[in-house]
Amino acid sequence: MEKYYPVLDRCAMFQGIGKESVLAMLKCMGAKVLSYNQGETIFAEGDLAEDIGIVLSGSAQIVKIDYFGNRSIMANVVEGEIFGESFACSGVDTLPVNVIATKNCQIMIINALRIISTCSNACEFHRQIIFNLLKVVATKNLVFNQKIEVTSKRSTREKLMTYLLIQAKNAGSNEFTIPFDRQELADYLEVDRSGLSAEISKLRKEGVLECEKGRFVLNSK
Amino acid sequence: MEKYYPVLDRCAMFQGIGKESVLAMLKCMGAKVLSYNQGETIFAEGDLAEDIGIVLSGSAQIVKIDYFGNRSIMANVVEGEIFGESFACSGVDTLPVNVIATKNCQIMIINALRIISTCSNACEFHRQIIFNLLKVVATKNLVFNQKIEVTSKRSTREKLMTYLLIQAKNAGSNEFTIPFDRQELADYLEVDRSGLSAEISKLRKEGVLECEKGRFVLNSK
DNA sequence: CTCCTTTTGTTGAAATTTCAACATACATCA
DNA sequence: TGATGTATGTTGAAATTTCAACAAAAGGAG
Repeated sequence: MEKYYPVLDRCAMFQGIGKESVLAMLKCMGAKVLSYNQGETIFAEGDLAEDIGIVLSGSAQIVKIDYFGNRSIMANVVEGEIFGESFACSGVDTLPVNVIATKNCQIMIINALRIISTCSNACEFHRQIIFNLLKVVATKNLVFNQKIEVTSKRSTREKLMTYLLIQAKNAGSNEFTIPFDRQELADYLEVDRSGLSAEISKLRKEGVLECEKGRFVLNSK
Repeated sequence: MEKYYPVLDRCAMFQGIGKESVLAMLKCMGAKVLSYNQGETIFAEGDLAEDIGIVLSGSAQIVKIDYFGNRSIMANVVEGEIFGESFACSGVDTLPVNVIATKNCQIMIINALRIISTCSNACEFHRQIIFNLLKVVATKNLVFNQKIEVTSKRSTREKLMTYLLIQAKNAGSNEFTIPFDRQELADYLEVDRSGLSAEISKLRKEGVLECEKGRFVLNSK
């Protein structure tokens, strides 16, 4: 497990805990590491919501597919980030979403009960982990809040601009890269892909932005 | 504080803690109770995100108002439910939303730090409270997930039906009451009010549902 | 009961989105 | 390099939503 530590060190769940303790706790919690190829399903809707996942490398998306096959992308998770924790901690029995690898990736899987219940070995940092977990879950809430802020806008143009402005703010620059291709961006914004492409073209002609693939530049005008 | 205990006893944050302990902890955490009239702002966007609120009576809505004044209703909270906890626990400094009283209400306000940090009095149930808080925050996540599921639908009709089906499921009956008037329902579904009214009329004529004010009946057909 | 205000329903026009279909660019692999 | 498949951009038509304006119904205050 030691080779994964550099990532775990940046993971919100292990903040404030030293290397030795983290490694000891992983053992204590029965953490395991699995590999997935791009496109593979890591967690499927309907699976028991008992595990949390930590992205050690690669990336994944939290995706909901409705009755008619329409895809809605809830969030994107990258190296060092966690998924599944909200479902596991809420006490719901099965997952209402899918988690799909968007690149080849390594995922650390930990049973949530092993985190939540104090282990008999009385790991001294157990308390810290739970605090961290609370913060992680609360922060995930903000991510959803932000998605709702974006998708609550009524037009494709407004949704797109709201999303891009948030990305620029996060990047601290008006030049940034998004983790989505056009279809994925459309599925995150909950709009039609062709309409989105058309809107991007229009904004480009108006000089509001420049882009190629996932790289965007917002012109302050 | 004792008179509020019947509500607190049903509040997710105090599960598994006895009456005496709850009352002791309230004191320990410096809980206070404030009253608000319908329409008053309980928390405003931009306020420091340091308090959590518990609805003792009445109800409130978590609301986001955008730059153009468009209202988006994030959630409705009723007696025994908690709000503000996600923001306080995530470490964000200011609130990105407003909380507005939708009925005259009494709200218990507790500083989140007093919950999160172990008190010097070493309340024995402090640990339990933090677990409960984790579950509350995780559950709030599900609420947002559900809102996204509803609003990700592309048509007013689908949004409405998705919402109503969830309500029916929650109520365990195809007859139920929703906490929104038409304008509020539109602001929750993120659609135009008049379009929503029109859609409801249509569904009524088609025999899919019956309703008067907030009371709906879904006909299974 | 009447007046006044708020909520809900209705409607048609304008704006927007979705949908389908296709063109083009890009990438991969043999 | 050519061939194939995927991603992106473009377009026009159909469907839907928003918007504005008004009518009808419901609720409250005096």
